[in-house]
Amino acid sequence: MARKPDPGTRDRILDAACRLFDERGVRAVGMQQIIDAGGCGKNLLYREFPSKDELVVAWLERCSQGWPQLLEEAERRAPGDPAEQLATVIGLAVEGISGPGFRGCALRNAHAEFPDPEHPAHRFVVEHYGQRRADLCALAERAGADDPEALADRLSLILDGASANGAILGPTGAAPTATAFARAVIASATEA
Amino acid sequence: MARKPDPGTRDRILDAACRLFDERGVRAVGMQQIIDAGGCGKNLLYREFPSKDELVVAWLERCSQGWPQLLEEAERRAPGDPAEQLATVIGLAVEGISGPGFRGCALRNAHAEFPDPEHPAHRFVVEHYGQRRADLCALAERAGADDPEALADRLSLILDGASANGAILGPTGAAPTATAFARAVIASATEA
DNA sequence: GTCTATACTAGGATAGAC
DNA sequence: GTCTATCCTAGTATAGAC
Repeated sequence: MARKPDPGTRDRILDAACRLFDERGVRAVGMQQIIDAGGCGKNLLYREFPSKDELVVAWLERCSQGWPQLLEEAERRAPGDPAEQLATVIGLAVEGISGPGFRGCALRNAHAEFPDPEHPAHRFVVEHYGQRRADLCALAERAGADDPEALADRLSLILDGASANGAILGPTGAAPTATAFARAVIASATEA
Repeated sequence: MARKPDPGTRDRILDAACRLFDERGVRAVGMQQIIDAGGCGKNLLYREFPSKDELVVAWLERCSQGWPQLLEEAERRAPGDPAEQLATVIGLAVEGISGPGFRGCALRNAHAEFPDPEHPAHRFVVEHYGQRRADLCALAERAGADDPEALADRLSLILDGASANGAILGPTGAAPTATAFARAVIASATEA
């Protein structure tokens, strides 16, 4: 009797790929390594992801989901308080940075690995950062900021700075100070 | 008659390598491409740089010289005014970001490409960022900041944030706002 | 039918020999 | 500057287990 196709195959492959891409970077990981780590055959991998580029984009899509999840968690922790939500978003993001093996924002890293603006991975990252900016802007506006775009930009700088600095200098660098910094900036931008 | 060894050989090779590494990233560039671009033979390249890793570190060393040059230029523009020097450093750095082909801090990009903490390129980047922090700290102290380390950390976040955000979103992102942001932070941290 | 495993192509990598 | 050795890459095709 014919076996049914395993619906979890795609996720299982993606799990293995994500872990390797996160740890070592994209170019340093070969398809064979993903096969070895994921416990699936080459045939199956190429059925689910016809090319490495598509696998990379699927990985980035998964990474990018952390951002809306962050927004939701902030909403849950400070319902009806957009200013506090902004501070919570930064705080939660900084928490994720404190780990010893933190390598920086995976999307930013992928962007660095694929400089070609036409590359699907590159385009995906640009689009995600544009979306993130719009989200911060909307939240800043609801928080009653005088200049929502200006506040969103400043928080973007803090966020991206914490990610980059934390990747290199770790918890002993500037990253842990980002939360208090963001709070001060938010307070200053939303005071009557 | 034997030709004299060209003393500019090393620089010429390094010029070609730097341009390629800057444009495409390290892993995307092969030694043969550097040979083709630099107009030198393979044996000459490997005489000057016995391995690709050493060539990469030489590239990073050259990149890292931009930082002390920035400090010197700021000193030249605002002699005897450390607070203004801090602002100038950020301003000059942001200027370099505004170009359309900006790919982000080369050191940060290299750090992302070589996650292994033992890799010479990785170690070099960590050391450079540590040095940068110390420099900012010293300047913040001379500027009379209440908490020089805190100011240095905040400026580090703005600097790294501008670099990362500018690489992805370019001049239409948050990077151009970094200079005014830094000025506000410096003013707030150094007022009597 | 579904999957793993292997062989294979065509090319590019670092590095070294000459 | 050329030529070679060794290895790894993405991707395709095939063989065979269940």
